[in-house]
Amino acid sequence: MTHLKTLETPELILVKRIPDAFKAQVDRIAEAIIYLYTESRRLTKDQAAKVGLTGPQLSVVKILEEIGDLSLSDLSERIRAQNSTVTGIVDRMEREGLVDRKRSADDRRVVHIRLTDKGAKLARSLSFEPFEIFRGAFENALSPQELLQLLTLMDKLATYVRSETDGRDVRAASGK
Amino acid sequence: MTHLKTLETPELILVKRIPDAFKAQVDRIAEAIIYLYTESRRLTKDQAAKVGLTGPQLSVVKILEEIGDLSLSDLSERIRAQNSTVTGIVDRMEREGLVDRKRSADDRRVVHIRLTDKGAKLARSLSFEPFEIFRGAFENALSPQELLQLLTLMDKLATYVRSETDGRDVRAASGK
DNA sequence: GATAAATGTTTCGTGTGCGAACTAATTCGC
DNA sequence: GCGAATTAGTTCGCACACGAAACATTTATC
Repeated sequence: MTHLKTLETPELILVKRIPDAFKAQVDRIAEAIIYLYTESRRLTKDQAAKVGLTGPQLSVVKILEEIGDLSLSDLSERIRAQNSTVTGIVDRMEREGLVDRKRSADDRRVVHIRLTDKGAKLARSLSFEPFEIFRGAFENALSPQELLQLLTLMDKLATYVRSETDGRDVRAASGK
Repeated sequence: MTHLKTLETPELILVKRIPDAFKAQVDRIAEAIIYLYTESRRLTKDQAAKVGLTGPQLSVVKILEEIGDLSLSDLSERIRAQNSTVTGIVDRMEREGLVDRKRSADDRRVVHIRLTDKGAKLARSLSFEPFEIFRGAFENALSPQELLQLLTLMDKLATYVRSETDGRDVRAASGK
């Protein structure tokens, strides 16, 4: 139980109080975001380690199982990483015999990544879902109304940030 | 968006409707968290690059400026990384002449990391604050009431997750 | 006070993660 | 058509990031 650092006494709200309280609130929210992110990553990694995979590799296995074969670029977009990063991940998975590469016939630049039998078998044995880790927390910590509130607020935030950074962002240019 | 794997039996449909909506909401929130996190990281990195630093190095400089000398372990805790990671970061910063190491006199196991003159000068030239990046978004996208709402909800979430993972987590044992 | 347990740091091996430069294949401009 | 710009993927160099093991120094235990 993190004791709420009761955000400051009314009588002091004169000049600097509002900005200060604002700053403290933002910091706390930012910390929470970072905490939730890193914790979910850690848990994913633990799950993956149980079957001899890394976190990103587990994501790749599940995505390929759910969607089917994907080009490397599409895969990169899915796991929000650069092509050069995914090349390495796929290299190591190929070495382990979990996936293989097949050059596309229509466009000989693209490479399709697909699960091998071994990879597919592994995928079926996994109950993992990307955000499953959050689900318990959301379900137990928040009421349905609160969940909806949170969704609305996060959406506003994300939309705002996206609108601010769009245009100067290389990847976002594609429009997704 | 995320397509639903329908393998439900007819009689379960009634009960499953609500969970499906729930799942979709959770996924959206999780995506927003991930998006905000990665975007803030990217912006931090850009800021840091302007003065020839990496993201983590910028954090170290600002922390040392604000708090003063720190042991490597304390520094690790501050930036939420393992000691072995921070050893590398400090190595590279030492090579650049931004910090140096000094063995403690009381406990010769510990190493104090401190800014050199060069590092301190750099620190003073930086207006950066860790969560500054979020501040504009929070200020412009949300009303004060919404901000407070969001803080409350995120606190609940973080507290819940923390209580769940505490005990089985090595690092968290210290209790912050 | 010698041995054992704990603590702080480093070393090592592996796996991301990114941007820049490169190659090969495709499309655009004219 | 044909050269120029684009696009898909890889390679390279660097900087995290983590866990396990090694190492040094305290502290605890007897």
